[in-house]
Amino acid sequence: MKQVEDILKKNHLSVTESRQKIMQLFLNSNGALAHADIEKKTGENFDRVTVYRTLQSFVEKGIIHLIPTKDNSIKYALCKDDCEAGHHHDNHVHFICDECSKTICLDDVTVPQVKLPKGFTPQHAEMVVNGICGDCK
Amino acid sequence: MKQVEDILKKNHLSVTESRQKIMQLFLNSNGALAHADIEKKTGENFDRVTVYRTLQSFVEKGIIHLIPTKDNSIKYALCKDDCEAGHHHDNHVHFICDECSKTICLDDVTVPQVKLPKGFTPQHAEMVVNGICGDCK
DNA sequence: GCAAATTTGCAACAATGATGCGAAAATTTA
DNA sequence: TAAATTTTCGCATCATTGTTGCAAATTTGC
Repeated sequence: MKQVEDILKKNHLSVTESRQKIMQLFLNSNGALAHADIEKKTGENFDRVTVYRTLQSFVEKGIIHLIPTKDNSIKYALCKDDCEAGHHHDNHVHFICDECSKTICLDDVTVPQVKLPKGFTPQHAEMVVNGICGDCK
Repeated sequence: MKQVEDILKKNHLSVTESRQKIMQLFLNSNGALAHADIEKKTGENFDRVTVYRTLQSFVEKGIIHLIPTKDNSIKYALCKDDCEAGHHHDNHVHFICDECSKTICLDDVTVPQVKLPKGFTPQHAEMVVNGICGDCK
């Protein structure tokens, strides 16, 4: 796969086996991944610490972004637009299915602006919608 | 304080010292509390496990609610409306200050509806806004 | 292909959260 | 209000999650 290598190089990351494998996982999955998912899917290939550090560096480079959830489980997602354009604009809504608990980036749905009370200056807004996804209905 | 006892009784919880102290903490604080905050503020009074279980039972009874954050830190907040009405409607926006990192319930700002792509059925929406709060400006 | 820089894996550690169980406290009953 | 019953607490223990330091291995630039 040349695509994976290109993404890493474009982001000034050295091309290593773990980074390639993990990046490929993101490209294959249509939803978001938690650290645990990645550990499971990479099998016994990599050390737990390596996965942590790989995800960290991906976040730093803006290749993947975090999705906040109520249940204290960090999810990471690679968004098509971000990735190809090479710059970060993850102001889209995230959807978490109550049935299959998959987390999906709704790239086309932007987070609406809200009017805040006096004194508050907004910088960034996150929105997460729960419900039933198309596959589970 | 009679208020604390009333809240507990109204929610069918036996009135114990730990629950009273922790509930009082929520009433005194204007923002949300993390588990760590509560442990700190109650000093050495209670066991760590007790704090966990107390928070759990408060969540179950719908007295407090969780706030999702990106940094994997669960925050709990007691919202005035919910509490007094006795029923749960926490569909308000949360604000996290980048300066003082306080988490505040904007009870008067409701989460706006968004149009989702075909196939998605929304059930519940969460919105968290980051920025600078009034105190830090 | 080799030296320099980066990354990996291991060990160790810290923080967070869960569970079982006897002791203690709160609620119910009489 | 005192005894019986139910609930909760605290302790010990364990599992999971995430971090850091450092030597060995890998990747990169030349």
